[in-house]
Amino acid sequence: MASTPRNTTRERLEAKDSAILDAAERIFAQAGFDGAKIADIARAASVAEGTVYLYYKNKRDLLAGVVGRFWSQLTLGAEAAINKEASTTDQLEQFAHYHLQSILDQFDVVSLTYRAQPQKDQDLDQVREYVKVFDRIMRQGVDRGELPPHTPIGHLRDVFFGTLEFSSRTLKLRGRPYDHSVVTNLLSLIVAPDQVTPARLEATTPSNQDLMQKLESIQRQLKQLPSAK
Amino acid sequence: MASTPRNTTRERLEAKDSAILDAAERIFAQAGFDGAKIADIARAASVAEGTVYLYYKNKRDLLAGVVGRFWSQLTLGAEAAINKEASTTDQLEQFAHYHLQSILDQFDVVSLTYRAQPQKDQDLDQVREYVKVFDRIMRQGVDRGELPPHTPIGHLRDVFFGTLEFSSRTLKLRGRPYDHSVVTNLLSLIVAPDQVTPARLEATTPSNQDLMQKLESIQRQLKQLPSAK
DNA sequence: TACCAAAATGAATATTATTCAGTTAGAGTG
DNA sequence: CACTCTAACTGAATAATATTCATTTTGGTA
Repeated sequence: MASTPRNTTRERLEAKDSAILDAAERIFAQAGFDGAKIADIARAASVAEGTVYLYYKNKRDLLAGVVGRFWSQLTLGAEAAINKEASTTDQLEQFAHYHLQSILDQFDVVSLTYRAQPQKDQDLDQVREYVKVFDRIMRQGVDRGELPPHTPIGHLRDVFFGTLEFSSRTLKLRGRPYDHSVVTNLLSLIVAPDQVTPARLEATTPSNQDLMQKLESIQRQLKQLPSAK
Repeated sequence: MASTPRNTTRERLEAKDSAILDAAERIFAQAGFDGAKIADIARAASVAEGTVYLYYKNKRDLLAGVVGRFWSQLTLGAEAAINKEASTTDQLEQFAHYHLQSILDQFDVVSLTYRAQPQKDQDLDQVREYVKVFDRIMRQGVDRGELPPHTPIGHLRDVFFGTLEFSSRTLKLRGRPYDHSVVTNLLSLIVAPDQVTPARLEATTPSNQDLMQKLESIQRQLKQLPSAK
């Protein structure tokens, strides 16, 4: 049985694949898709140019490899960052925090994800897998009764990821670091507002202070009732 | 005074510039940035390859021209699509409707906007101009008292555009056409929910408004008590 | 009409992605 | 251990295109 040597070979190949992806990720992130030269990537990975083409059909395919690995790793990180025992609101906050932090950290790689038409349908598989993390939290929230039964998960998914991605662009554009208020604000929209830091709805609806004053006024009236035996 | 001929010349140049942008937009949208060949664009615009470079420094710059013009036109269309007399909620709905419809219609051009690092700061000027349409509606809403004074416009801006862009991607990915429920849902998050088609919050806890109404009804009953002399 | 500068041309050049004929390494076999 | 054979690798050659530039054309002006 020649399993050990065969394993070693496979491991060697996987290490080389990994080295190519590492180099490609670095160079793509730095120079963008067009600016990145296969020659540079090959040199950075310590292989010949031709070798890159043994692992990836072409430059596009190499990019897909980089992006796919990125989202896979993000999924793993997310699973680890979320406490499955916590309330839905807390899980969402953990996920939102993790997501925003990650896409700020690796902004350039994220930017490569949506470049031009994804050629193959399968190019987005890892992104789909990542998105399921959100769906799972939301479905669990509904099951537990912490979210209304008719919560439009599909719509809220676009709200969640769309908002966080645009917020990250805004922050980058202004050279600002991670800002937790983005997360707080988003959550106040997605879950019932009173489960999150109270904030923007105060001026619209009567506040608890209003209610308390009203109750105290009723209480005063009740005390004045002569017949209140 | 040689203003007429000079004008004619300028017009001729502008027409050629326009023809190049038209051709470039068509080919970029069809083939993506990498797939588009300058030779094809030149042929489609009925000019020589070299001529393209008299108008745009390079391929990137040409893309920036296409994208910039797209957003400028979108801004004009938005101004026209919004009734400035209408309520804030209605204006937001008009704008959201217009925006989603437009980015679905011209999905490929929109996709070109965010490809790789915008080289120059000024590359995003037209996008910034477009975004101001949203800011204006919101500020007006606050001034009119139709939105709470502390409305976090900056945050909601990312919610608005981020959600609509991700929704458009989702719809495209699934081959679905324009879907107004996306707009309705988004609005219910941004403005006080009861100003929009009531929907997802109904099943949750009674709002403070509900409570206040209930209390006032109790107070009225108390006043009617026979012994309430 | 003749002149000149601006505009346009497209063949030549430069830059890279991609291919492929030849080389190397290492696992299996006696 | 030597031999064989295949899979992995190499990098020079090729192909595809963006970009340049020496030359030509155009149209306004005198």
